[in-house]
Amino acid sequence: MDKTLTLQSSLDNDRLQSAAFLAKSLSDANRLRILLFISDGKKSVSTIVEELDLSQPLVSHHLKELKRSLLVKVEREGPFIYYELSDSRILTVLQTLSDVATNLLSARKTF
Amino acid sequence: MDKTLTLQSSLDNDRLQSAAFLAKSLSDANRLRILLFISDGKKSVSTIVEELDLSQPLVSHHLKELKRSLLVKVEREGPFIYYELSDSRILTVLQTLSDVATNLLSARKTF
DNA sequence: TCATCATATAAATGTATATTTATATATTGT
DNA sequence: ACAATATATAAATATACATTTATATGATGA
Repeated sequence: MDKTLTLQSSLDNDRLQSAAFLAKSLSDANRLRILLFISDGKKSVSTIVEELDLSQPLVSHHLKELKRSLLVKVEREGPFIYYELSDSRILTVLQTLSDVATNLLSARKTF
Repeated sequence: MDKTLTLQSSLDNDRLQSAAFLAKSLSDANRLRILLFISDGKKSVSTIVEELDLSQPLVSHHLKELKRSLLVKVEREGPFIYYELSDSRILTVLQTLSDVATNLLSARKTF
């Protein structure tokens, strides 16, 4: 049984919907910057705001979106709220997407 | 050097933009159905329309989007136009996203 | 050239979303 | 209770996008 058959049996329509939903959450560069920044341990909102140089409401909005897709874990400690990447496999997804994009773009320039 | 450092050096802002752009192309379930369907060899537009039970203009629209993101290769043969997945690594991305989604959803229900 | 089939495009519509500005809520220390 | 800080929410705006319906373009065969 080859990979295609494996995929077709394991990627039914419900799972495709879920995958598409996660992909939508990964479709904004600022959210990817946030995910990458919180991938090596929990970070407070203010830390994210300062480090990524984004407005506080914008970071809050994107964190809400990431929380909606379950891609982040949230934890309160006193006045601070910490966000952390919930599944490290997302990092490999991002790396692969970046690699694929690089290849596709370089191939496009080859006439 | 751990994976995080590797990621931070290889995923600069340009690459994040590219990854986000590809992710956006993967953020629609109908597009994922199309990508999966054309992943085992080129398929004509009409075949996609019939097999996936989508309207012809809708399929055309999504194929245009997939072409814009370079995720498909296009080839004309007489009156037919064939589309094919341009990079099979996209399949592993979809499989991983589906797996992650399944895990995140099942973990959410565990109180 | 005409009719037919395959595919693309245009127009219209509804909905989603990224961002900014302004304000509200929640927690802590005094 | 009050002031200060951390974070979230609301409102407004602009833009993007999925889908449908209608029409156009392009290729083929008679």
